[in-house]
Amino acid sequence: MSKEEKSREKILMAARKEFLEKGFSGASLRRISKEAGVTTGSLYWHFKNKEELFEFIVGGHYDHIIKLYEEGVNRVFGMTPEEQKLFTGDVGKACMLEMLEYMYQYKTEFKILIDGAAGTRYENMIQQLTEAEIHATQRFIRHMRKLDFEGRRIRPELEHILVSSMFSGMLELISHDIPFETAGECAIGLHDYHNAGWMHLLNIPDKDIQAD
Amino acid sequence: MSKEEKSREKILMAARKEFLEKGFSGASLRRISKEAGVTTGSLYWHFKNKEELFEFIVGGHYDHIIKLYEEGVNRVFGMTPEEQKLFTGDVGKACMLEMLEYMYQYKTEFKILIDGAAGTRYENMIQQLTEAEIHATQRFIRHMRKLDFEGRRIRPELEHILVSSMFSGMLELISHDIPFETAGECAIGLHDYHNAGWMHLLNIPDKDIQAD
Amino acid sequence: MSKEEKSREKILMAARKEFLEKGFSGASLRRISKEAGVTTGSLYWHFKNKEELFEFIVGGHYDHIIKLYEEGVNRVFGMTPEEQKLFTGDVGKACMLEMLEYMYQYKTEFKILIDGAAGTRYENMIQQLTEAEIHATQRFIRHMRKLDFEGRRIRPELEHILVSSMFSGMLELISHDIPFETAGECAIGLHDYHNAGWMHLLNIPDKDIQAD
Amino acid sequence: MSKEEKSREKILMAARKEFLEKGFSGASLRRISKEAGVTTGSLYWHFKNKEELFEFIVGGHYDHIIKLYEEGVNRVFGMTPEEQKLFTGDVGKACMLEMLEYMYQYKTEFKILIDGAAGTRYENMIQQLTEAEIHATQRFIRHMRKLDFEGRRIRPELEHILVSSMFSGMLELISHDIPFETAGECAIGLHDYHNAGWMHLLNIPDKDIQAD
DNA sequence: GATGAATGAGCCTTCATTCAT
DNA sequence: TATGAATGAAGGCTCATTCAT
Repeated sequence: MSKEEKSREKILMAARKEFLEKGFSGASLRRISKEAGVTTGSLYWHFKNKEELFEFIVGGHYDHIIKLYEEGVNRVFGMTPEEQKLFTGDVGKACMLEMLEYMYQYKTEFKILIDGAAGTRYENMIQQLTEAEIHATQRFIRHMRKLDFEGRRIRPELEHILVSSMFSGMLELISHDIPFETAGECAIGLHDYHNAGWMHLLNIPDKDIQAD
Repeated sequence: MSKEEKSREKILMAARKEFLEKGFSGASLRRISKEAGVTTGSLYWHFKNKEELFEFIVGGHYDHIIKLYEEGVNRVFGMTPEEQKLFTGDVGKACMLEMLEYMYQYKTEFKILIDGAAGTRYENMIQQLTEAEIHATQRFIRHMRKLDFEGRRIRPELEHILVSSMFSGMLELISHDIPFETAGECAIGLHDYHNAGWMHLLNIPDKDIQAD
Repeated sequence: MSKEEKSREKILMAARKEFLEKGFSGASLRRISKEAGVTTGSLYWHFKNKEELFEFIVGGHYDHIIKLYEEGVNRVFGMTPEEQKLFTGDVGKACMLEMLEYMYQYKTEFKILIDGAAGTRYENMIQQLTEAEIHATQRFIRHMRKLDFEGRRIRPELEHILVSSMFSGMLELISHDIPFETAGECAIGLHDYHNAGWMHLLNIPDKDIQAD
Repeated sequence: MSKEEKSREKILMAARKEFLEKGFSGASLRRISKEAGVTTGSLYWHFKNKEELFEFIVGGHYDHIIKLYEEGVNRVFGMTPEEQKLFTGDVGKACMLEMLEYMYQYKTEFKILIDGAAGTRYENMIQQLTEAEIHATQRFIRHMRKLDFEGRRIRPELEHILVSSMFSGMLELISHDIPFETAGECAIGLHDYHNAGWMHLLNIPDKDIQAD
């Protein structure tokens, strides 16, 4: 590793720690430099400013988690109606677990995204995921209607809070330091729970869709 | 209104606005003073410091919402088993709506509590409510077991995230500026949804407990 | 005691405490008012400003201690040469003890004068006493010379520091909270000690002047 | 001199002036910066805070003067009884003069220490020196007793004020701007004077120990 | 006689950022 | 590539003092 890369890495290490502890706006570039054993000038050579440093640390993971989710959605919609009927639940669970696994791999970064991103354009990860889910859910609902499960109409606002509350729950696993194995089980429980909620709200009998 | 009260009111108005926009730690007492048309010295006459100003604005409402919730819980546990069987759901809904109504009455304050309380002792309103709910839920679960609904065991971690995700959903109504009437309906939907989730997780047949 | 006098007294009580603890410049009129249970406005009605409050507390005692000293000096110079020969030492001791007694009677005030008067025109009590003593001492020296005790010449600067160091010692009794009885004995010791110092410096045999 | 060193030096110059005029707690970092032609930010680059700036200016000299004194004491106690009898006085004088010389070399700093250190941990230089001297004096007294000069017992409180009054006198030379040469002579006089005081108090005949 | 709200300058300190070297 | 000194605005907060009531 070149000397330059070493500096960069030390800065990133220190920055992760600082952002984790103080959040974006509470973080001090001076402290980060000091902790990294580097001058502020050096920090500014590697990163244009505080925001860019923050983005460098969490931006990619933010994008990736969104992508992971969207891939999951697409997997469902790439299936035949028959397959959907049978496997939607499983795919959803699988997708959730993939996301969870990824987040646990970059735990620090996601903790920062969850609790320390106020004041940045990443502060609404949950909303972003929620909006993506809304689209998918609406497609699913339309789909169910076609299959003659005439569920109740759901207010978009309600839909929004339900979905986002699901993601809230999921992210809480990380911000509360639940160990990964436990988290997996919890995620499955969370999924079932919300699934049941949906089925109830849409007036779809339990057994038809989700038998576990 | 006396001149003093006018000053105080102008400060509070400006402070609410500032805390709403920038959160506790991002708020500037200088900006608040200026916006209120008052000197910083005057601000410090009315409030001991930044924290006290913040607490004055949100503290009472924080306490009240916790109290409202606990009263709701007690109402349920004051009932006979028969009544509980029939009315738990209704009481829960009623309690939720009371809380919602109160929050809408002090919308700005609760928006501040939800999004701007980082760095204060109010930053964990959801956790506080969650922990209170956990107690109640556990009592309820024990109760159901006695009635021979041998539900599945639930991990405490899962329980925690489920409950807190419910409150998250509820608070989102406020932070997203959903109009009050819509919010009421959404809250009922949210309640049903989560109720269904619980019933499913505890393996209790839908109809037995919650028929709506 | 009228209501006005009561207020005044409470203010003075609180001010004494504050000046004692923080000195003149560190003292806060706000704190004094609060401690006195009075408004700042009231304080300013009774005393023109911080300085005047300070002066009211210590000014009279400052003047009195100077006066006490000067009276002691005059007592010596009112005596005949014969008497002076015999009683100068005794008078000096008596004067010192009178001063000490007075200071102990107004211990708080003198502690303030000793340690908390920086920034006021009382900050140089020691210098003031010293200058008064210098005059007297010089008269005494001139006198001794007339009586054929041809002592060494003493630099005025030396004289100054010797005298002021004596007063320093004396005041230390108060600022160190030595109990009054002990302080009296110490003061006598201090007097003898400095007397011996002078005799030595002026080359006057011990026995002639001071036999104890 | 580099540009940095120049800034630092200008800050120190201005700070010395400010501390001298207003003392530690009355000094303003803003004024120091302005006087130095530097921004407050720059001042904080060079010194962590007000206290550290103060310590940088006086701390080393404070330590040095204490050390000088202790070396003087040790020189005496390294001698044989015979030597002590003959040279204690000379060593004491020499030590005093060394201290004086050092203080005059850093006159500003010692003036600050003497009159402007209230509120810092240097505010009790005299007490520190006094306590060190007390130990030495007590050793000396024990020593004299062994040699059958059964002096009077002296109260510890008296001892304390006598010693500290001596140091007071010495420091006054500096705070009163006595020129160095004059100060040297005064210091010798001060030494003799206090020596005579001790001899008298301990009832030791003048000639035996100190013949000058 | 007393209230107490208001003033406005001042305090020490921290910040993200720049730039000559 | 990196240094590190410098910037200048802004932060929360305290102060002695005034004045309408």
